[in-house]
Amino acid sequence: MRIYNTLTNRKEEFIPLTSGKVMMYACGVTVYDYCHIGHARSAIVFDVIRRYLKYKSFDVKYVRNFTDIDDKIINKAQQEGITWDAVAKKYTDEYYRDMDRLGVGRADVEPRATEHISEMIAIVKGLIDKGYAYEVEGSVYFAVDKFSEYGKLSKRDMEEMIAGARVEVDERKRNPMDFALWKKSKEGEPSWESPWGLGRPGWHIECTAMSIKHLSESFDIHGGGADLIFPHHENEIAQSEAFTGKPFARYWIHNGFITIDKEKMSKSLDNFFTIKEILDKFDPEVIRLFLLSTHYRSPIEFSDEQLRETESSLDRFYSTIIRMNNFLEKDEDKGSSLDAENTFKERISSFMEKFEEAMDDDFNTALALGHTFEFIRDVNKFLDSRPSEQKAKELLQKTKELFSEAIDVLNIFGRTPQEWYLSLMVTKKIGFSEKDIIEKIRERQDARQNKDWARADMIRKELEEKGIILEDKKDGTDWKIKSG
RNA sequence: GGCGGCGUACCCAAGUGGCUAAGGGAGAGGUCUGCAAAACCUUUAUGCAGCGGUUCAAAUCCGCUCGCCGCCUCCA
Repeated sequence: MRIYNTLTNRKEEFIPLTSGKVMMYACGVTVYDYCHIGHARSAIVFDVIRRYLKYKSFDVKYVRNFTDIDDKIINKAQQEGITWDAVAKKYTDEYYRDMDRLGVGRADVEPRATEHISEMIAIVKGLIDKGYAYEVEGSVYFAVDKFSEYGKLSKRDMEEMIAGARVEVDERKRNPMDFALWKKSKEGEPSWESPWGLGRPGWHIECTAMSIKHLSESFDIHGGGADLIFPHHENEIAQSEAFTGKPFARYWIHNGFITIDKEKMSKSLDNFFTIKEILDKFDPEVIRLFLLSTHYRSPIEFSDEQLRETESSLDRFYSTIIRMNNFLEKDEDKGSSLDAENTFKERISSFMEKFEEAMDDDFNTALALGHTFEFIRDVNKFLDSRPSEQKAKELLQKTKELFSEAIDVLNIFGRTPQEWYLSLMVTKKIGFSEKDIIEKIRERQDARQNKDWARADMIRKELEEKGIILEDKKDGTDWKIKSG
């Protein structure tokens, strides 16, 4: 298995510290507002990485944090007139609501910054003792020039950074690039006791404290959005390695951004969409498939049109599942098709091989999905060949097993077609209930029996205008929701 | 200014030295169907931003040019 490592800027063979075990940490969110689709991407990417590592039989320990104390949270509390911890609670709940719907699993440990104040203080103290940090008026800063490898992750040179720095220079810092480990709190702000007086932790120190506590001083994978490379992850490395004297994370994985009109989605540009807004219009599985249809490091241009296309392709999957189920449940015509059977057998045996090969190459979900859809066509082709019953049912059963393996990894394609269409009924705000549709189908069936084609077509058209598609089969009429 | 990335068909997108350049969406034609839909088949890049170069061989490596974007400030 190969993983692209931001630290070395190339794909590397993945070898965990302890054979068979993987310790991974991903930066979660600061809980001060609703999550947007960019947060969804990051969460889904690492969810899939975690699932795939498990699929590969690694014993995975996955840690993802919540930043629950920070300037933005304090500001939000003032705006909303509630306490800072009420803000954190509210948006943590919202985070779970969104992520649950998107099929993002819980991490094994989900630590919060405020639950690790004492660990952070201990590290800050240690850094002062070792000469890497200094106190000024109740705040503590990390001295970047004491850490000779500073800049190794973001490939930055200290002098250049200072020259190009747009950051306001804080006179109390010895070096403009120094960053806060501990911040003295102002009157009325949340604060904790520390050797330097009342204050609160700087942003970066929490990840150092929590990854060391819940994983180890050295661990395998650390990830997050590409915008965390600098300064967040660079600072984490500096303070962690200075503190422990050991290498921090070995593989750094960063996901690309979501763009709108080619520009990075961001709060300041006000060009972001919350997960909630999108879920109002699209099925969560569509969003997940859409985000995994592009390699995790590439940017993704977000648009409704793209989501509609994804919806159509997901519908292709479920339409095929319906065909398979129909075949498995009913007695279809038999035919002789040894060639088709043998060809399909070959496809079955090579599918997971290709799928794994794609995922092994830096988690190439886009390619893995390509193979999946190729396989879907093979399934349809096989069904078109009117295969002989008993053998075919065995093969289709095997196919379903393969799909469920892919499902375990991507957490897509896992529902029944019925669930899929019922969900589409809701997101597309179809005015008809399933019962209404079945009633209409029955009406139309009568008309068809009487060869009253005009009436049958009229009913079909009426439903189509509502977004409901009818498909006449030999032994009945199926309905589905129009996708795209 | 420094560092980095990207440019593949009508749209999205995989492919980073060697089989006919995956896959999805959309369009066109066909098979099937009472008619449809779905499915399948055929079709839409002799070419991968442009120009040079390296090589027996390049979308893939190198150079230049053009265009777009990101990071350097909180940010997934």
